[in-house]
Amino acid sequence: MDKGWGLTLDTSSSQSLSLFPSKHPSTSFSKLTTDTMFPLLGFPVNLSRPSVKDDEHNRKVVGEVDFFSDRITKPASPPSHDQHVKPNIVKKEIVETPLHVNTGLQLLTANTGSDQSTVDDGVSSDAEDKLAKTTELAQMQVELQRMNAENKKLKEMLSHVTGNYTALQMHLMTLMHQNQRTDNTENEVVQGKAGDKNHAVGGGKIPRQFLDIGPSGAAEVDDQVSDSSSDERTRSSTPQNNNNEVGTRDGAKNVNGKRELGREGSPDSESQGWAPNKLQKVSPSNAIDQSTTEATMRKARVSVRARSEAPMISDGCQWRKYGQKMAKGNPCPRAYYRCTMAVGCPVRKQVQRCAEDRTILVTTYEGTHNHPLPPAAMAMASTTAAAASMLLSGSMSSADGIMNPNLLARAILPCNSSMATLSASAPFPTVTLDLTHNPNPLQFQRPSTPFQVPFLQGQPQNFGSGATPIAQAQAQALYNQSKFSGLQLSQEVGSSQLAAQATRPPLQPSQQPSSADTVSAAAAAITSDPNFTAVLAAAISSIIGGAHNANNTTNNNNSTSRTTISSFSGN
DNA sequence: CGGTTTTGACCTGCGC
DNA sequence: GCGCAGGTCAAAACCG
Repeated sequence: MDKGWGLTLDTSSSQSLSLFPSKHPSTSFSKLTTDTMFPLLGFPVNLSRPSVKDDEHNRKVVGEVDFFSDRITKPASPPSHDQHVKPNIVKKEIVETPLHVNTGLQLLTANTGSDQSTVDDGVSSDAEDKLAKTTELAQMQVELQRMNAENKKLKEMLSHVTGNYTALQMHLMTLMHQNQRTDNTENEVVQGKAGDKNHAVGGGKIPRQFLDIGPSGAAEVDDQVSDSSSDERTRSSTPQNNNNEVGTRDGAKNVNGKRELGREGSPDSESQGWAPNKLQKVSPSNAIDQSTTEATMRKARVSVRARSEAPMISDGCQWRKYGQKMAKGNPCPRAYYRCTMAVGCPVRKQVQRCAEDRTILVTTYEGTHNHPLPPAAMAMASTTAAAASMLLSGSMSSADGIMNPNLLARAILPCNSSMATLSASAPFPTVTLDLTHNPNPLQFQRPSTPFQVPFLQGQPQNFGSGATPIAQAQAQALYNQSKFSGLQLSQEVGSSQLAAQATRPPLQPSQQPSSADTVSAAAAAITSDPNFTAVLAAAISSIIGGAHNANNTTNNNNSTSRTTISSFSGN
């Protein structure tokens, strides 16, 4: 179960809908857009048609055909050509061969779909029939034009949002570099272990790191990281490279024997997410910021307590067990897992049963995925990333490093503040999401399953570094509430609240809005647009096979979200 | 045969 | 410095 990619759209169609293509989706929109926007809708969607190469043409195809192909192809295409007419050229046929339809095609066309009777009963004259057909054609053309305009508008919206996101990301990068310089100078002033610790916990870069490596965040940046680590992935199979690197990089590393050689020999082990922490320690020449940032990011943990009889909760990701240890004070061993959905994914998790209650499974997540996630996995990843991000951003911004646990808890799980707790005494900053309590019945309407998580489907991965923890938490809580309501409370709170979210005032006048906030607000605005959701639902329906009614927009949304969650809940 | 799990050994950090 | 606990590695075993 946990190894599947979990296509969770609730459809009986055998047609494969590529929600998350594993390899290089030739998406018509930018990867950034699809990865960042559609998860915010609650269901990641890929609207690409891989067979179409031309990007510009692809946009038209996706926008114009997939949405409305049902209306167009049936009356316009001759039955004898239906099997040969690709949807890509439907528009062209309609525009170019209007007469083609009028030249007696109705004689051959079975009366499919059109409400207007076209069967020649011998009474109606040809002129009337032609007139009716012409009228129908004109209506269709008008409708087509309207759809084209709408699609164009949608494309503009998408490109605009993408542009905004990219611009904000660039701005964020600039600010990051500026801050890194500042932190470097601070590190030079504040030396020693304590200083490093404070920096690691309270450094200003931590949440931004989460933004960069978030599954739906800066994909390009992360792709670079992944690509840079691709060479390293073959480290075990290319020992000569290791030796060379060891010899050239740092000969002193050899003093610790073969294990050191194995670990340190990789040329860019830092880029491999699960590089051991000690690596950063033994690489003093590297940028301190990067190492401390990565180490701290890894140290931020989100612990999920859930009742489960299974040895491991199903969170949609692929995990490989790499170790097991008997932890002190717990007769149950602790298992260590590493995400194997992508080479170099830094995410690890520890699974251990609670000593007091063996039915409670404690899963501790660490790190952020650096690869696209299936819908089911995205739910958990978003939740954990958001929790960790909140934790880090809070600890960063607070002067004494101590947050208000209730505030954070409310931010992470606004439905039930007692479900999320902070562990300030833990060696790593840890958020514990306790899902063993009886949840709010309004929040959990699904039948009880061994494992239930109110996941924050595709929520922003962080809330930036500028806002105060309180403001962030409040914003997060508001956002979460809207998302929760939208996803699990049917439609009691819908687009209006999302729109309110999108138009909410700045957190603080002096603060610069973070990119994540902006993107989430923009996404909320888009998703609150009924036209957008309608068209999107129509597109999905069209891709699936046109079985669903395009008017059933909200139902589609909800069912998708729910099936995503339920697939995740299913153990 | 390739991927995964098991398991003993090793490394590191921390407290004393 | 020593011991302990947590974390990781990697060879061997296991599995499909």
